[in-house]
Amino acid sequence: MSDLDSFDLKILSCMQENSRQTAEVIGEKVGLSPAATQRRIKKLREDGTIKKEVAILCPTALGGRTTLIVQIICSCGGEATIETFKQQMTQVPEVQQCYYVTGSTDFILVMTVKDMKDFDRITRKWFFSNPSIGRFETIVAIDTFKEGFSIPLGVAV
Amino acid sequence: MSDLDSFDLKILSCMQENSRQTAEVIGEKVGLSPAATQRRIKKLREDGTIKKEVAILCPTALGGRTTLIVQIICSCGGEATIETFKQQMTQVPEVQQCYYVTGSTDFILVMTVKDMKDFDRITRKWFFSNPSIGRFETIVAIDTFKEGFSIPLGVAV
DNA sequence: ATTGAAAGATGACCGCA
DNA sequence: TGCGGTCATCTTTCAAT
Repeated sequence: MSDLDSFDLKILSCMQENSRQTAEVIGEKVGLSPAATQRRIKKLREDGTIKKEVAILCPTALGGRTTLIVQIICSCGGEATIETFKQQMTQVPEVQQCYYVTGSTDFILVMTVKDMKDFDRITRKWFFSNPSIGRFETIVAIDTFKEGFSIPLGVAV
Repeated sequence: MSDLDSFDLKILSCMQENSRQTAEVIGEKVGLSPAATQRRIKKLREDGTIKKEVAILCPTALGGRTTLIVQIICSCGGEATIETFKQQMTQVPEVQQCYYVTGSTDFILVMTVKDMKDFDRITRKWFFSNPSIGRFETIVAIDTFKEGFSIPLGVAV
């Protein structure tokens, strides 16, 4: 992958904020012509620096969601167990994020469910019937703010 | 906000996956003409169902990041303390997500830092000098997969 | 960096339930 | 009247110079 100059970083910063801005608008902000901006964006997309562009939906518009943080302790810590578990979590749409972590627990999940009944269904299907899971603890998010994945780039735009 | 029919849900599902698809492509998938699809997307953007569209960057392309999960226990649990803390966290770009939670801790943060030196700097600035923070525990993510915020919509496209 | 061609989005209008 | 379809126009993108 390419090394990024300050123009690239500024473009990425803009795109992280709002990917619907035209090359012309971004170019204006970063001090580049529309065509040059476009070329750079194209390259950043092609080399994978920009992984993808997605729509962020409003949870309340979709009937509201509950966010849960689940800490999981595996019953046995073999390589295979971990890989299997990772692979399984990839299939569960309610699992937003999955971290394999240091400390007294093995995995931390961030989940979003319609309601606790929904959560119950998922735990039965994926956790209770799963021999690699020893125990899990669920924390309910009362309020969630700052939902995002913007990587701090340290440039002003 | 509007109530969403199955066309809308399918469109949203497509947009969550990849917001760069043209109305023509999405229309084909959901069974609508390009213009009708376009009209619906426009409406979903205007009424806030689609909050925004953003670029997801590749962490490794940006020199690699370390993800941390930080559990925070406030020293005193007043309303003002919580609001102040929320407001402060909003200002820290390295704080990706911030959850106010049930259980033995008050907040759980998901952070992304360049390295532990970077984390040290942030803790000094925002945590140690913060009277409302009693104690905090840091968990390091060895591996992070399934980074995302896609809301499960329960429709096939 | 400019320009011209192709692609996509937007808006007007028609028709159907 | 509301919503989808078609067509014409304008904007944006993309490639070649």
